[in-house]
Amino acid sequence: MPTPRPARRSIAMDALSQDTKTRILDAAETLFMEHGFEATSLRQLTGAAGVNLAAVNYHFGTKEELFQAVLTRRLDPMNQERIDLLDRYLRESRAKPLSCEKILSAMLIPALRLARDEKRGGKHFLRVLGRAYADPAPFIRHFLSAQYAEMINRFKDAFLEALPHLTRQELTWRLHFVMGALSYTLAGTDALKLMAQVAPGEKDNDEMVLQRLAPFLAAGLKAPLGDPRKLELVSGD
Amino acid sequence: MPTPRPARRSIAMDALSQDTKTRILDAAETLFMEHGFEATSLRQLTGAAGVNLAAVNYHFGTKEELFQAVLTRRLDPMNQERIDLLDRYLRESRAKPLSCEKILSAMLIPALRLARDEKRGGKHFLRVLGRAYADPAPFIRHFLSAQYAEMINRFKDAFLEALPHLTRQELTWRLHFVMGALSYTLAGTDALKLMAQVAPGEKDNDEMVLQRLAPFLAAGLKAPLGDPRKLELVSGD
DNA sequence: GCTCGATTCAAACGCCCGTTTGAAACTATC
DNA sequence: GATAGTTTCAAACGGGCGTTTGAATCGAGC
Repeated sequence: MPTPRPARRSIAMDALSQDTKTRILDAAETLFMEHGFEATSLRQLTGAAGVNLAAVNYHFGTKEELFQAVLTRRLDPMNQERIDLLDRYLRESRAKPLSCEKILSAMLIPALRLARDEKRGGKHFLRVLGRAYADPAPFIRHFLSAQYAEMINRFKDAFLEALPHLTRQELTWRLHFVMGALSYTLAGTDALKLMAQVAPGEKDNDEMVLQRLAPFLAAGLKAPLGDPRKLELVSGD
Repeated sequence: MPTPRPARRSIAMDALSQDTKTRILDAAETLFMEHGFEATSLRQLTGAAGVNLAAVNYHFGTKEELFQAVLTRRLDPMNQERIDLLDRYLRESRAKPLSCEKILSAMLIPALRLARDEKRGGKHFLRVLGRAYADPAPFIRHFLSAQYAEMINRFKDAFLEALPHLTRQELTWRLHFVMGALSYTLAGTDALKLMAQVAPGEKDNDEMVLQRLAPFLAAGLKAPLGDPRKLELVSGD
């Protein structure tokens, strides 16, 4: 029997159910990261969380809604943080257009903060997110596009001022590439080992990664438009 | 047909079983692309292929081995093509180091050729591949890292000559970002709609995508090393 | 002390999964 | 036409899945 909590009164039930919900969310975050959405069963999940099997359906409705709740819990604050940071930069710049690097910082810093904050799920969540990007399930795709719409549009406007040589369509593509490299990097469950071993024993790995990713992405965004003839398919031999 | 060793199976049998195997592989390629590995059932798959349910286990052993066969059928030739193309460029350059763009072409062109070749699975396969990159299942990760090891190492050597300002470790990271943007872009089942609509009615979409991706990646690879202080976490407010 | 809504729990529901089985069908060879 | 090896087939196996159910438990308010 779990210890009864005499502290709170009317909120006691709330606190208990909150506790159950939180334990489910935490276990789901970890297991979805380790095995993916489909391969994680509710029996496995509720077992790890130490709650009854039926608790997921009681508190969240379905497994899919649980997954959305896992994403929302972290994504909403992170994207709001991104928008707030961008707004602060814009206010501080006093009408002068921001540099590409500065705008990129507003995107990456909240992600990095989240990655380093173990109390908010840290890397666990970012890997779940990175995987979700590549998932073809319609409910995931619709959910993500809705979640990201506002944030992406705000950043697109800012980048358009910083990169006047790009059309809106060209920028859309490049932001797509940025999100690709970012999500793939964050998702990287051992993906690094695909090509090489990282130097062992490095502290603060995520910060190091983003410090490498940022100049790469900034240079890509600032690149001149491509010459259609640079990439020939017909191999002239 | 005078076969050297007629003690083995007949040609007619081979043709039949080859046909069944091919139909399974084709259906698997499409369904794994549409729904992912876990979410595709063998009943669905064999139904679409018009073969008996047991045929997958008879010809491939398990569902996992079928998935590896789906990947191998396209990946082996494509990676070989990449290596061959890089070798040809190296031969033609006569000891002078190749440009970054040229090396990148050797990576992208075979992928583009595959994407445009409907008879080799085209986009279907590339989306399966893009998803596989983000899959945490150990058997997929081990398989992919083995498949890619040789190709990646060959290209790393070439890039190291083209980008002398990068250490081997730094280059490893940047190639990681390159693979990320590439696989994410190729995987993109409607991922584009995450941020914006593409101009409708464009012909030869994949070629257009790679012509946009190539300059982005080349610029990223050539970028100067990042300044650790460019990305501050402590938001001085 | 009783009620009542919220939460937990064990058990079951119906369904679909990947795989196995053993017999039938087919075909080249003798 | 019997033989042997390969491939197909219908059927079933055991098990795990997400979800539902209805009773038990709990705490707060009257």
